[in-house]
Amino acid sequence: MSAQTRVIVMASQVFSADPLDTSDATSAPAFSPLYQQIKGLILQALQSGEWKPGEGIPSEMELAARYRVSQGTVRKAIDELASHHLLIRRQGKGTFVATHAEQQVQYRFLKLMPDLGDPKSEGPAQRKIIDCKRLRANADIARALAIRSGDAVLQVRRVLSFAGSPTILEDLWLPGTPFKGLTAERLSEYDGPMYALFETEFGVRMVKAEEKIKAVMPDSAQCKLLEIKANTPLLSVERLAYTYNDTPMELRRGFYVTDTHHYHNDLN
Amino acid sequence: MSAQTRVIVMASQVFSADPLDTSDATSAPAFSPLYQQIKGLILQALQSGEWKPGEGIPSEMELAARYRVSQGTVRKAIDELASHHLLIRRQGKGTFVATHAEQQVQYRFLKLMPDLGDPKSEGPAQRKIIDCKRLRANADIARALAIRSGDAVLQVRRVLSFAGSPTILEDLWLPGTPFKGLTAERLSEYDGPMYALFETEFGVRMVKAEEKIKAVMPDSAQCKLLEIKANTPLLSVERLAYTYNDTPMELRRGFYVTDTHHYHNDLN
DNA sequence: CAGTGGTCTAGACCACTGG
DNA sequence: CAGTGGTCTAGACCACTGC
Repeated sequence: MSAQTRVIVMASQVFSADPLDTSDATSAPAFSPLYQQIKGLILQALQSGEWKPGEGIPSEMELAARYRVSQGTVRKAIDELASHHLLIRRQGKGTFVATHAEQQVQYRFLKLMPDLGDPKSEGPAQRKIIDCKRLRANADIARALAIRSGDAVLQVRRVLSFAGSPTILEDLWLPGTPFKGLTAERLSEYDGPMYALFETEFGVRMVKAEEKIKAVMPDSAQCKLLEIKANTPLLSVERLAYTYNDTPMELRRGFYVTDTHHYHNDLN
Repeated sequence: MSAQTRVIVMASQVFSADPLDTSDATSAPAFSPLYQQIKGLILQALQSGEWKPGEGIPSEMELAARYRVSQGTVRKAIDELASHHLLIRRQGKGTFVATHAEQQVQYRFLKLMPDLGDPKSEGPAQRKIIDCKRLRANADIARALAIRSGDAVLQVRRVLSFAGSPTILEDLWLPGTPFKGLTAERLSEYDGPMYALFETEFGVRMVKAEEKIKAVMPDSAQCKLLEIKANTPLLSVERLAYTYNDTPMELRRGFYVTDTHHYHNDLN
């Protein structure tokens, strides 16, 4: 009975046809465990918006029934998604789609901390939109965002202040199509993390990012906006943020004043 | 039968008495799952040197027998240790104690990458020991290393070069007792990652670290050693590295030249 | 081929949440 | 109290490694 069930289950693998098959054109059989396929199916549902950020997804038992696998297999799939912060498990309550509209998750992408005291004592950052305009992507931006040179992009410039001191100046570029309708007013009105706004207004959820950090000298415009002297070095932080499916959705270039703050990183 | 076994197993929890109980003086019952306790016992064995870096540990079945639990419980304990890079699983071969003497693990702690091309094309860094001396810990160093002010510490200064260009200048401080016998000669003779030498010569394995990053201007000594102009900003990287049990074992302050390199960070 | 880790299942029970 | 995720077990079978 056990063996028979196994065969049926293995055969049923075919129905899902490797939704996240990243294999290049090798001739390898590319064996994919069942839980990876379930993970792919859950990922599809997330992308399609079947379950929205902050909402709960069906219980493990329900998903097990839907996909015709055991609870343990669903559990392993969810475990991996939760470890990548795509889902959040809450014992006794259920499993929820992760969202940037939560205090705890703030400092996963903003890694600048005050040298003294904890981030919370400092209070939330004051955000000030300097500019928001539509333009055509140059070669660098197009390459980063995986679009074509000349395609429409939005450019936003803003300043973040902590305890009244301008600390971060950043420019960011967004592909025009998914963010159609984004304006300076819309951004200024919203009081909260920008990535939370992207979720609710545009259905774009950032799930991971890469940062490249350098030390640079400021130009005169940066000095003015950050209210610093010309000999104050800055941290240059270039970020490429991705949504589901490793699709780049934002290029961001930040300049951090680090006389009373530092970029914090855990090496695990 | 199943229920009876369960009771015995739950009772047997008592024997391990929470080896990694980090609870503060709350009166909470502090329930600890079996696999966490097994994890603690494996951790103890690693600390005690029962299994050394690079060596294999007993198979899951053997460990299950030793600790009187099921294979699944041992598996979950090992999974967590492997996810923290304390162990490495190799299908068909066994589970091994992680070590810094492996190429793949190099860039877990050294996150400076060339702007163009991959790190491998650049070849290994040239390491040059500038100084290695014994001195007494000042208040800052003592606090970081969790030792007493005035205790003996070793201070090492070195320069790392990539493709012939001096790129990293770093000072590091080590507690005197665990590193008794470390000399400039010993360091210079060794060709490989410093953390690998610490493992083989002193039995100290670094398992995690925190870094605080700022942009700073160089002083004249730094300019000379790094062969840069006085107006070249540097990345200041302060690292506190820990061995098992969250014991700090190294304080390091690095200065990175970032004109052709950048500090790379993945936000997941 | 035997031995290892990896996957999958089925079922029991525990801990936590909310009505 | 019912429903959820969390733990633990026992056993089967698969995939990989090396002799």
